[in-house]
Amino acid sequence: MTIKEVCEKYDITADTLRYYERVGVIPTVTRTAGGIRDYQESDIGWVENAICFRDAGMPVEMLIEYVRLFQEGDSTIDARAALLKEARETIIEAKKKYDIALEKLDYKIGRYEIAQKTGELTWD
Amino acid sequence: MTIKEVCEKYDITADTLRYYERVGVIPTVTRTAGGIRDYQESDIGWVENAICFRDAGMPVEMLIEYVRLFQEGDSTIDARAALLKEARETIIEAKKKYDIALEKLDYKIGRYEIAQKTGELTWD
DNA sequence: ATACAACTTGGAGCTAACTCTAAGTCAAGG
DNA sequence: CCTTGACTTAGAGTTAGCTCCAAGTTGTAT
Repeated sequence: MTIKEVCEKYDITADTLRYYERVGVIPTVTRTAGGIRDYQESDIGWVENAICFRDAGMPVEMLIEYVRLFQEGDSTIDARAALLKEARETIIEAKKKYDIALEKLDYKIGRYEIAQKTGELTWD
Repeated sequence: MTIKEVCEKYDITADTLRYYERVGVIPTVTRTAGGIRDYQESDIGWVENAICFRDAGMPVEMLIEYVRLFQEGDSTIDARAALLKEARETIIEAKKKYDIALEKLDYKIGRYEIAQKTGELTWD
């Protein structure tokens, strides 16, 4: 799979894909004889995970650390498991904050809907 | 309430509070005769909302726009309601991404726990 | 064989959101 | 009154995460 196809599949720019590889968010991608990226299933898997975790707000630095540990081999299994658990806690905390904001928003939106119906605004 | 007290209450730096005010994330804060910030209930309310929505990933630019509309008066009620609804959608979408990442994490963590028990690693 | 688009690398540039610095002002304790 | 520490502003600097650019290479279609 070419870089272009991966871009289109995941709606991400080629620059970002190359950046992820360069800094180590994903391991080095397979190349053709000519040196052109030719994404294999496993490369795609890393890309998918990277995008998924970045979308959940995980810092690039954490993904780099995970890849680094992964490449170090089986001796880092505990460290990787710990990293993943930490990431889970972070995401759960972030989600709580999103829920609080949603509550606040729903309350405000409700107030605005009353204001729009009555033409009166009596707060905030 | 002094800037220091607000910092401590919300675990945020004074620099950030001043920055929020400067760029318009919150309206201008009440001052003492000497020109020192003296946060009133309403100022605190704005601070609380700003922190809450920033924590939910809303861009500073959007908060500035809301404050701008608010200060323009009742003629902007529809625009403000629309802004809040857009924010709600954005947050709901973001939360979905967080859930997908959580699922992936839980799956991976499960696999690591098996690996840690058996001492074997057969994937990834 | 020759265009010509799409790829490559290394490195510079950009944006959002702070964060820090300098030079000065205010206010509480002695 | 004087010191000392927290406050003020304007503006410069920093960090994360891309995003763009230049100069050169590869691969496909005539």
